[in-house]
Amino acid sequence: MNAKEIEIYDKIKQAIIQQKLLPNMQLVEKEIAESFGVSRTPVRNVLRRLAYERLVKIIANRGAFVTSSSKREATEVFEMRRILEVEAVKKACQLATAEQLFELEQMVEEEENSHLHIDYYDAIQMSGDFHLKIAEIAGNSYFYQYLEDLISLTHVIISIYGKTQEEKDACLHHRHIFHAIKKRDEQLAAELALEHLIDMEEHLQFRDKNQFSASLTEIFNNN
Amino acid sequence: MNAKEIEIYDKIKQAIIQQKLLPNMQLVEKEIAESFGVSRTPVRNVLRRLAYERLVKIIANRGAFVTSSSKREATEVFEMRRILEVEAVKKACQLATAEQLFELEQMVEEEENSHLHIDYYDAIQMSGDFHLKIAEIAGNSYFYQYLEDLISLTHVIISIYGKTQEEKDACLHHRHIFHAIKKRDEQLAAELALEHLIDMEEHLQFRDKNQFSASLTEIFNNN
DNA sequence: ATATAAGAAATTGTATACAATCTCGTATGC
DNA sequence: GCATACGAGATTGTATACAATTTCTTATAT
Repeated sequence: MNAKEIEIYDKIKQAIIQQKLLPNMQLVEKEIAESFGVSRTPVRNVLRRLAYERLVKIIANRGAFVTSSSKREATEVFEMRRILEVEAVKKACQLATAEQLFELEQMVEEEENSHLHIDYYDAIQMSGDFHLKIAEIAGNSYFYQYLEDLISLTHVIISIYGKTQEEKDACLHHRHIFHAIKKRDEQLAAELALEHLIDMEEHLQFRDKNQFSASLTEIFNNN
Repeated sequence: MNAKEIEIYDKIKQAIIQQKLLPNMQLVEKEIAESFGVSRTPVRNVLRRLAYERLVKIIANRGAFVTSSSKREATEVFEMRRILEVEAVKKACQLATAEQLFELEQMVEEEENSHLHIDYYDAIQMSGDFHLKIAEIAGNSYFYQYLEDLISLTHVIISIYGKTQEEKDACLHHRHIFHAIKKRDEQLAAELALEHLIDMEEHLQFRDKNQFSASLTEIFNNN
């Protein structure tokens, strides 16, 4: 992807993560193209890429739609994150340089300091960046590539199934994980990372279909 | 991707895996388009997808080239395969249905029976399919998506850095792994899968750059 | 009034023309 | 002879025109 496409890609991705583009919403090529002042060609390229990352779903001859993860898909995302992040944090314990540890600590501190006076979306962005930094330190580019996509999807999942834990708790977890990495304690770091992810997933509120149908009839019979 | 693009995708991918398209070879859009009787548009889409899977490398304004994995990249691929396949085989132990076990055993038997009287590329195809079947049984679509790409890359890596173990050995490993899955022995299956992958990697012969340079001067000064 | 069919509008899919970029050979100056 | 500059050729990148498909509206028959 060239500079132009990367800009379009970033903007759409951010809009999805920040819920400016909601799940199931159609992304019409012509509209996007006009808003960026380009032809449909680069827009189509970007949408295809986003589809490969599962942030949008392309239906042949119908168009591209913002992804709407099912409970099952959300569960798959978290399972894969647990597998990858547990291994990534272990490798990070082995490989982190002094400079990388410094940068990681800075990210935790930034998260802690900007607790209250910051936008909600900036907060989840920073939280995701912490996880990605560990993937980067782990030194295998697949950790980064895969987790970048999985973390983006996590943001969408959170937007659908309710916010996860308090920001405070997440920061605290990150702080603990950082300490474990700094101490090169693989076992502890892995356990903390795993608990952190389990905690995130447990805070989701899946409304099952029956419940949803029930509330639908409620809506129509109510007034 | 629609039917037309999938056909082009499969053909190019297979050609790379079967070394009909060699590493660093340029894939000129116009040539491919003409050979398939289509315009450059669908070809470009396919090349982009292959680039995302790292089977080809796209250089801006230069074109698409068949990937030529470095030693480092090969190491990353095998590391990620170990991580994913160990987990996948554990989940397969938990989830495999009777039908899936039957299908898996059939694949092993087919491998064993077709030992001698079969094309080399069919053999590695079958070997890859065994690994992918376990990913499928593991029931998380990311196992399949990720391993499909990693296994394709493994084929390219093997073509660059020499064949791995004897087919016989690979079949035997697969047979043992199948037995462990059938017995629902997660620990054993995981160990066998790990050993199998380590064995594959150890059979690669990395020629380091110095050695390569040396042989270059050798070539030019030899006769 | 409802169901069905036809057609108009909107959207995606494909081919093609043109623009931008890179490569490589050739000429020119020193 | 060597380096540099220029230009032709080849290739990718982008916009646009047209084709195919789907969706929505509207007309018509029952």
